[in-house]
Amino acid sequence: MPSSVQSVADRAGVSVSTVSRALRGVPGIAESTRKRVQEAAEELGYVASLSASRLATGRTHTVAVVVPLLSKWFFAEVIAAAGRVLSRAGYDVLLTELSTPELRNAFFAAPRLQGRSDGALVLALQLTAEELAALEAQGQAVALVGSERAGASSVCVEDRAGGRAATRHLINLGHERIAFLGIQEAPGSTLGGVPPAERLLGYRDALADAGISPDPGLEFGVGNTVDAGSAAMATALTMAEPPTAVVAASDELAFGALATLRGAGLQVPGDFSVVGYDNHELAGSVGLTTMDHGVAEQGRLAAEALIATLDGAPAAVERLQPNLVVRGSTAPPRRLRAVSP
Amino acid sequence: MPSSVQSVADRAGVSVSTVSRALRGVPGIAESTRKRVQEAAEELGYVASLSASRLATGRTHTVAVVVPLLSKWFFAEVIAAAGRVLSRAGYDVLLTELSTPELRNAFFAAPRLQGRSDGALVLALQLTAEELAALEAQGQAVALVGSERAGASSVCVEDRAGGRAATRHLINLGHERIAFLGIQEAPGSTLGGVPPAERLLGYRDALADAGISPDPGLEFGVGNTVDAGSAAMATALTMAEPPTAVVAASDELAFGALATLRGAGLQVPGDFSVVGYDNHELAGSVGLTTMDHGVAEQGRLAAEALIATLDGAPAAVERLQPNLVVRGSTAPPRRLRAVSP
DNA sequence: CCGAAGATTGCAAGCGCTTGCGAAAGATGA
DNA sequence: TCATCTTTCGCAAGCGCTTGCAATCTTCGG
Repeated sequence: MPSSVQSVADRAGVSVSTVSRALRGVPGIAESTRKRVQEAAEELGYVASLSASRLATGRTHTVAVVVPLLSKWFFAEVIAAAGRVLSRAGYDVLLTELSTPELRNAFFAAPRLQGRSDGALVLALQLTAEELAALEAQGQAVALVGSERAGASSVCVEDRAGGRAATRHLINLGHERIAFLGIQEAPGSTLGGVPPAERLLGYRDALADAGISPDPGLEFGVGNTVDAGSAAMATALTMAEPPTAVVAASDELAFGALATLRGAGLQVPGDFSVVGYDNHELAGSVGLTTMDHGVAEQGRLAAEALIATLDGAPAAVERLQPNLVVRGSTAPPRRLRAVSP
Repeated sequence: MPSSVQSVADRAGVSVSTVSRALRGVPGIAESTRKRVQEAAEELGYVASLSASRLATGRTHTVAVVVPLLSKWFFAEVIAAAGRVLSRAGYDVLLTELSTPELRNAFFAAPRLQGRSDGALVLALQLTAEELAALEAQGQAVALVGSERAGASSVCVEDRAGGRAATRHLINLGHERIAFLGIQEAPGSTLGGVPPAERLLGYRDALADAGISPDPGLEFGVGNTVDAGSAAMATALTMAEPPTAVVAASDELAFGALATLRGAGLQVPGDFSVVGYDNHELAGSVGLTTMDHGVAEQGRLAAEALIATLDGAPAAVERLQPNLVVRGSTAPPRRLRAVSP
């Protein structure tokens, strides 16, 4: 059993309160005393009891990270980045995965964070007002990633501009029939682990800018998985007048699309162009042109924002600009290059 | 500020000790009393203070998950699976990423888990005896994934058999010049977030079984990244007598290899076969033949083992058998199919 | 040399919950 | 009806640390 303040106090010949103050660097303790206490503590291998100091102070120095789906690269990356800044700042990271609507509801129905953490970093979940209120009622400072709520700090991406840029890239290359692979929650899912339709809106913006009339048949809304992307792409290929390019709302969807295209014997980018969204770890290796939106940076910034909030700063929102990363999956449509046979 | 036991006690007209016992279901409380207390608690929205009960009991009901690199799919998947069983069992999950040797050393040098968690789930890190002892000295029950240590529970994979199976698959298809892309830590890295060379040994076993003399030039040891796999594959293609197939020690390496092959204009599996190891989330979409070793199951089993240990069960080790998943990246070498031109 | 301001340290009252032990009350058996 | 068990509860002593406030000791200006 670990030694207590008392034992250190005895050894250093001071009172427990002095030990407490000395070890925490509270001013008002003579430097000589402090040193003596520290030595005594060291010799005893003393480590202050967390539970005890938490009870006494009411602060846990812990931050809960709430995420819809841990195994998605995006979330893991954000958490990793956030975790680094949090732990450097002395906060523990409590992980909570809300992978089903049931878990989500249960989580918000009970004060599950009360006394467990000082703040919550909420990824992607589009919190309802009640959910946000529930967190605050539990005394949590909260910072959001990928959504925006009055009163809470957040970092989010200009997804509409991103969708627009991705689409414009294809338009600039000469494409006119451009499909959109969007992310759509399964109906009934309260997960909401998905950025809203901003990217789709950006896609429409770009078409409008270019005077291309939108074709609802080219807009696909599917689950955010490789397979779904694959299937949607297959459907697109069966159209009477198929697209020559696609912008996917995530790299995973794009991976699926690429797989289908390859399977169909189509060359990318020769016969078909695709641009993704995320700049996924593996996007480079498959040569996917994609929108980079600083995934790790989102985590870092959000963690910093949360820490600032915990230190009493007012809520602030940070907006990131996504950037196009051109790789090998986009090129002018074949039609144009075939002009001079 | 949340209400305390005292307020519930007052409201229910009983003593605090009765409230405590009633709410926790401790036997020795009349059912009627218990009900009354529960109602009072409910009406007050009472939630027991975690810190207080932790201080009083000494148990934290928290498990630390220690992982080398969160953003790797493998680890995220294991954590997700483990996290589900842990939280269902009432444990909180504390996340600790040890992504650099410095962080690792610092982590084990100080009793960083003391009072923070009841147990630790350690992924991939090949703990030294001292490190394991350090954890136990902090009162942690420990369970390992991907390594084995006397005295600790663990779940690991029969990697040697896996490497052998993967290689044999290629041999059975008729390949004879088979390269191996192995994972090798950067020198000086104490990370150890890598399974030992078991897979390589299995590869050699298979060659020996088939009477194929091993060529050290075909064994590559690189970092576990897509790019490294890509580079190693490129090197392999420059050999005087290049291989016709490769078994990669991870799917990420395999992805890299595939990228290089595609870039070189080689058909997979027509001109070259590749088998990976992991059954990565994206392996299916690129049609990669690979060894599945139940990643999520490893997490689940490890979590269960840890919980069992916390409940007083003796340490146990679970061994998983990897299975070959045949997809489209393997086929007989061209030489054989070109027999009848 | 003296009183006061300033620097250090100790006292003791929490923080909110758990638990061993004894008391009170109801049940049982002769 | 009385002694003996049981069943239910309350008392009070922690768990180990923090912190407001008072006590003690120095240091200084006059």
